[in-house]
Amino acid sequence: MSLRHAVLGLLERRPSTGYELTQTFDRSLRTSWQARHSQIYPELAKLEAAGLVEVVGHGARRSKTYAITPTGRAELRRWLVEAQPDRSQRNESGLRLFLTPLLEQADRRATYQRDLAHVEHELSALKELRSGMAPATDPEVFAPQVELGIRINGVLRDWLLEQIDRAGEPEGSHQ
Amino acid sequence: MSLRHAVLGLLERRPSTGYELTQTFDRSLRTSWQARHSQIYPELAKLEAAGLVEVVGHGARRSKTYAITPTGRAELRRWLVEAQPDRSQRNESGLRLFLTPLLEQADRRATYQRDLAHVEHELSALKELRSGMAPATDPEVFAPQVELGIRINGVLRDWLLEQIDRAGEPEGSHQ
DNA sequence: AGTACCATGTAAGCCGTTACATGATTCT
DNA sequence: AGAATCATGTAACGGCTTACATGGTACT
Repeated sequence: MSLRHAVLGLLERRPSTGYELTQTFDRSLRTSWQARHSQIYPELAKLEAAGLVEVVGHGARRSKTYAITPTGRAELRRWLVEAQPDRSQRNESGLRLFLTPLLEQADRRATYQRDLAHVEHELSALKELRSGMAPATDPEVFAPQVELGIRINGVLRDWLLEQIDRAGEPEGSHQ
Repeated sequence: MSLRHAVLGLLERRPSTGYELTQTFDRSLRTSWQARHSQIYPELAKLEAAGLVEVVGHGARRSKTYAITPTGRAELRRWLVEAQPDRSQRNESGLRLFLTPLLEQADRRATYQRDLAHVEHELSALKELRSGMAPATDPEVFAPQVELGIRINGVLRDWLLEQIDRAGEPEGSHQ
């Protein structure tokens, strides 16, 4: 049940409305955790009922601003520091990479090429982000996280280039 | 709906029983896609009804061996080559990493240390796997995949070491 | 005979996505 | 006045996990 803690974490950074949280999920958490507004609003209601967050203001258009409570802060800390992390993940890209060797040479190459194009795109977007970041930066984005993204995508790019290279050899020639 | 294609992919490698597939998911697909037997058996039944797999043998203990059909093979290829990949992923570790900067120094350090221990563990397991791999290896494991895992975990290790180093500085000193 | 493991299935409940629905504010 | 965007909610459906349930085979 990570959604709850993702919301608590974002509210620990700053009080927000459900609408703002929805945007933050999409902007900053896209790569590790997603949530639509249809999930966020009910979760905020549950968190409020449990006393982990509270409404601290009403704005235009019936908007409600939520803030984390001391209880919520304690629960967030407990989850981050004491709870057994769930290391499992679910990503279709990893599955595809695992199955791609089953394809015949031409398809395999094409598939790797497509993945490479995507990785290059991610990479340039992240580098763009890094270069445009003020010294004391947009609190939305943490510099080390961006750096990690760049490095992982770099490794992926190199690996894909090697696979494409190998797929250029005659079928079965890689002993 | 990747479960279906994961099963097709594993059956493309070799005909298997549901029980064997369950084990393969746990051994080889653990890092990108998981599935329990309670999901696999019904999925095999659906795939058979759709003509994408077929029962090719009955073994001991009422076990059924499934194989992929030509239709199933075509569908697998279509998914791998033509379908729009779903790049989204869901991993709690990424979320934790994103929220860890919110913790106070001591907790932050401890959390990174715990992650580092886990990464080191993964890394040595993968290196073990690599060194124990025959030249024409266990078809269960593909060498390039192992190599990719090693590289990604290497990047993670270095990054964590840097974060731990930074968390050693007095609070707030990293401009 | 008892234990461990092989092997397959079903049911309840939670989580997440897509779609439906409504109202408020701003801009042109 | 109409369109776009802000803002919040609910409902239906499907996927996945946990738990329940059963029987077969091998080993000691």
